[in-house]
Amino acid sequence: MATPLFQAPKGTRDVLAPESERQRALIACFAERAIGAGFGQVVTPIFEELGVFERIGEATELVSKEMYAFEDKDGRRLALRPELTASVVRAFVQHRPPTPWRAWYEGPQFRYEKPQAGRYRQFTQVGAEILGTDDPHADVEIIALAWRFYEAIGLTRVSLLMNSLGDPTCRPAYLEALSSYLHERSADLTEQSRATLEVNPLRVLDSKRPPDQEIIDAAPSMADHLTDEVAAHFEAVTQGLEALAIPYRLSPRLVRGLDYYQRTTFEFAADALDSAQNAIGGGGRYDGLAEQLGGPPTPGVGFALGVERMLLACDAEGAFTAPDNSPQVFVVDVTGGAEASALADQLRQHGIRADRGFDQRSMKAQMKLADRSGAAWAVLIGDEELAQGVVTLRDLRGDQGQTTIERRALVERLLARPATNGEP
RNA sequence: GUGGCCGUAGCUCAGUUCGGUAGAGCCCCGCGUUGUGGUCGCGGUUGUCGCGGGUUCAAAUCCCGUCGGUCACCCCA
Repeated sequence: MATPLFQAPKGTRDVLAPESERQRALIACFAERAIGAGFGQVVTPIFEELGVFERIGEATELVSKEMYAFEDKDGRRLALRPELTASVVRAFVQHRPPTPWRAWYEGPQFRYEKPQAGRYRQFTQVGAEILGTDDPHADVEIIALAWRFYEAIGLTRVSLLMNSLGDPTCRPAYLEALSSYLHERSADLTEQSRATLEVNPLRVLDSKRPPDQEIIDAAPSMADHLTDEVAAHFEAVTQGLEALAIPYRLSPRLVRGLDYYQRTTFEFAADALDSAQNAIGGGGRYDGLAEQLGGPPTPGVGFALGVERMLLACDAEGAFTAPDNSPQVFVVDVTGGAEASALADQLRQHGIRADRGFDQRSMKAQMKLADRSGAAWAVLIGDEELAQGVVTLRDLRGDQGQTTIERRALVERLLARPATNGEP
């Protein structure tokens, strides 16, 4: 294919119907469930002051290397949001809604990454956050909302991985133990892991490079270093999941890339995707974030789910197909086109999805369009019908053939006989 | 960011090994019925062979660069 003059920038893509309808339906399904669980939508700007994201961790790659940062004409330092939790917490700090505050969101995010299947520079997430409580039941509610959503869209091959990362009272000691252990074995680590070790020892546990595995397997575990309080919290969360019969796997090496996470962290892996991009969602507790963004100390927990990746997983499982938005009626007008305008408008005003042909094409050509549109009915109008004030109503999918009816009875007739799109 | 693979009509792809100047199926358009789709038959349109440069009498085919996609690492949704 010859390269067009312009194309969507690298790592971005156009989504056309029906896939776009499918994406919209997925988000609508999430919205319905979030609202049903007491969450209200929060809509934040697509760009923020750069500092909002810098606070989420200099050691975080998405902050240090992947941000679309820029200056506006007044020299303000801004960035396209690389994730949404920081924006939501910033909004919380700015507006101080009563707690516990439950918010859900959806929208695009931007990271300057090397694109791959399921990895885009602009991608869409849906998510939810609860701020103002560190009750383990909040963690459970958050996880359950995500889990039940996967169920609702028909994804069955999803694994929930759980871990606790400790908190500021116990993590430093663990980090020290881990760091000294890794330093002892650093000669056997890959070069990349040695570099990571200096920036964030925790992240070394994430390495998938084979030479590192043996060392990582024998590394000290966070689970053994949790304070009683943090361990009890985690225990309460897992018990809560069990009470709801939500299956999970403990994953002591689950680290996650955002530095603000502490205590509960979790990730959802789509087992139907065999690529490395199988994480279709993740989240955790970020009790220190509100304070870092200049607000009062406020615990928080939330998750974000990748819309594009969920849809890839749905493809792999044959789940959540695009909704059928075909017109119910296609108007075929061989008198010039004005009657099609009038009839389609009338049908649409009554909530009937209607399409029509253009360019005064032959009846044969318009019938072909009618068929391809997926419409259940064709409404035909020619010179004879026009003269007599009638239309011909033709059943395109069933065996009702065609009849001539009074033009003024058309709407009533169609409303009385719902379309049977796609049905034989 | 590092490394591998791929890039031919709107779509899926053949042709690239051993250079000779572009093909199939689908889609689309028309006709078979000057008022009727889906099946069938007949006919037809469509390509700077991703882009740029080089080698050659000659390049889709070989070489270099570049852009885009993809896979692994990385990162993560």
